[in-house]
Amino acid sequence: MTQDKSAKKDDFDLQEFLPYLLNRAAEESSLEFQQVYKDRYGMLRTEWRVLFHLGNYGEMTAKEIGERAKIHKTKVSRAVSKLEQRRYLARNRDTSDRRVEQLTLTSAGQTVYRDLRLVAEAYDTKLAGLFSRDEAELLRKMLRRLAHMD
Amino acid sequence: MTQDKSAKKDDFDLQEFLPYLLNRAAEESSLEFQQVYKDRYGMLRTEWRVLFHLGNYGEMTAKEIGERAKIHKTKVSRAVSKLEQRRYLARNRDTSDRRVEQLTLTSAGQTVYRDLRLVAEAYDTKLAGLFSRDEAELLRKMLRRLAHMD
DNA sequence: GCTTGTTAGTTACAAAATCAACTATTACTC
DNA sequence: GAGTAATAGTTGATTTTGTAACTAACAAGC
Repeated sequence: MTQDKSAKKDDFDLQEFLPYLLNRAAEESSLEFQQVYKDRYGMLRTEWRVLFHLGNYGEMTAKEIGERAKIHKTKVSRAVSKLEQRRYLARNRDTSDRRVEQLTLTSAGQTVYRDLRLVAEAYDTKLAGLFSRDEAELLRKMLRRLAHMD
Repeated sequence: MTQDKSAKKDDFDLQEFLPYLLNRAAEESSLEFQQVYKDRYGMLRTEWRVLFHLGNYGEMTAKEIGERAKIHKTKVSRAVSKLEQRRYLARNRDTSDRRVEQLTLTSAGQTVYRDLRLVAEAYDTKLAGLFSRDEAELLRKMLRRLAHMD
């Protein structure tokens, strides 16, 4: 039985399958940034996402973060707790609806956010540098389309 | 304090950050296919990846699968065990090196693979249909570059 | 041929993600 | 306004992942 691991038996090739390619690219491109927020601040993926949402868009409720970032409420809840423990964010009970908490970054949280944002910017520039300006722009547009973010 | 959740305070926007966009697109585009292999066969992500590697490229060792798919050996080991339990794959000790096992799909495994491959093909066509032919091709090329698969 | 190092794969324990059930509060309906 | 439904957020039990240590087999040096 002849084995040929580069070609395939039929017209399907796993390496061309978009969900597979997207996942591989996402994993690979997350590694370097993950290293920074993990090593430097002991944060998890959901935690930096919450931090960035507050840093980038301002005061927001846990629910809003979950909807915008497509993160399940239990994950948001736990990330918020941890960020609060570390004094990176503060909760404020909404006076008109006491179920709701408005979340904001403390100044410590803002400092962390600004630091990580610099890293993110530099890393994004590096990744985009793999392509021409037009290609990079098109890539973002296509990814937004795939993610239903447009 | 004025809040404006669409614009940002500075020139960084989370929604344009490539690792974030890639992850969001990857997650979103995996959902529909995941539903199928999960509901129809009770498989996990690593399991279909292993199944597809064997189905697509033929006999292979656990180590090879791990290298090609960038999956850690413990995850591969567990996926192989589960696929073996379900009689989707068979292990064959290599006679020249008894540490190694050659893995192949059983005919039941091939049936499952063929079924899922049809679903994958149709789904890939649907996703690629969001773009022009040239754009879709460029997208795959860029993703391969980002994933270091070229 | 015996020590030392390396490799393929597994297992055990800790960390994290998922899912369901829960509390507290508000909204709706009659 | 009492009773039911809905919502924001939390907690607990289960599943899955990640990390490290392990076994078994082979390789290399002497």
